[in-house]
Amino acid sequence: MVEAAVALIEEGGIEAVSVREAAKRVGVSPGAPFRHFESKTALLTAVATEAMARLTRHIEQALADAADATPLEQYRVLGYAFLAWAFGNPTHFEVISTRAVIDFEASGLLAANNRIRDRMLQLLKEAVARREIMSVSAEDAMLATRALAYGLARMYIDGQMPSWGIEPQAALQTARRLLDMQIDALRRPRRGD
Amino acid sequence: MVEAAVALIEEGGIEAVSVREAAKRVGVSPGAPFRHFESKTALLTAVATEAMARLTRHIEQALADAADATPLEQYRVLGYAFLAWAFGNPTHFEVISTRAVIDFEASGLLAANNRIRDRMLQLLKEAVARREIMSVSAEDAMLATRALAYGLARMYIDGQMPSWGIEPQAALQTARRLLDMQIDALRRPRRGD
DNA sequence: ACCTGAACACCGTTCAAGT
DNA sequence: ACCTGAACACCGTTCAAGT
Repeated sequence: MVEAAVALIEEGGIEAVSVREAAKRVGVSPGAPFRHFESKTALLTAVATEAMARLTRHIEQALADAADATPLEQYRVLGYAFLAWAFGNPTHFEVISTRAVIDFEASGLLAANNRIRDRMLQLLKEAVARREIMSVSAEDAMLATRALAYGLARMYIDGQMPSWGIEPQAALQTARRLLDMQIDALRRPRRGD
Repeated sequence: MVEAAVALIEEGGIEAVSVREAAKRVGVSPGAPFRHFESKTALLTAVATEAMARLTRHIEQALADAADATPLEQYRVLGYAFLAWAFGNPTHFEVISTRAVIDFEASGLLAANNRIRDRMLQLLKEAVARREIMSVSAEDAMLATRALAYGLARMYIDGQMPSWGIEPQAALQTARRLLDMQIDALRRPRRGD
């Protein structure tokens, strides 16, 4: 059922998912899925949980590969990993980020989100402690990075890049460059310093 | 019909809109709206066109009030105006930004979007010419601002702020602060300069 | 324990027929 | 010119009945 749902999203976006159609593809009657998923929302939440697990694994793998790098470089790696995963898996990213159709509080989605968030904060605090970056509010810097990366990823999956002058095939590269600009700015003295 | 659609979105988000329910509220039969709107998408596109007109007016008013400010300050004003409008009119913002349910290429939506984009580019180029900011790619700076502001606005309307540690009532203030950080970074020397 | 298949209350959309 | 109201092909969800 989860696979069938993913296939339907791939074909026509998230609102093209119908429990009935997914059931038909699995070869089962319209009512059968409701023995396994309480509702359509629960089905999409299961898809989201799977997607979030993949995103988390992708990020953790990238961080493990960069274990020797400085905190700020690891922060950058985390951002890159997020962007690469979102741009490379638009279907799964769409489900995670469209909270109107899933139950984000449930199924460890919030917990996984918080783990990423804590990791970002921790890396930023280490970077400050090592004087790798200027003394900034780690919360603000993290939120700025998250908002930038999330904004870019959503613009990409919503097909907004062209109307802002970016060819889709150049989008990931551009996104990385903008993230770099933001992260590099953390290292430069602020007005008045 | 447009008003009824807005009311339905206000009550239950964009996917709670049904042409039949809107027709019922207007006191008309289920098929009647289809004489005036080709499809549900066309109806929501009409809502989006109205919303985009309001956003454009809001931004142009803010810029007119700041006509004496420097280009960079006007750029900031434009960003503030976008954030204030998006946070203050979540229903209308949702329609503009959910491109899966509207026809963005039609009805001047793209044109209005391009006008805002051109205005941002122009202000940035003036700011560079006046040496108000470092010499950067105006395209990159614009896209970074757009992605940050859009990301923040979507996080807000999707209810994601709490899971990133921001109380909703502090969200606009935080968003403005992060936009300030980004814009101020344009004034500081880059690595290697 | 799991599925079927009918049923209910909804959809978007079309279209003859009415005024 | 505009609306009605029935119709069609869909939905999500429930539930008795079957295996």
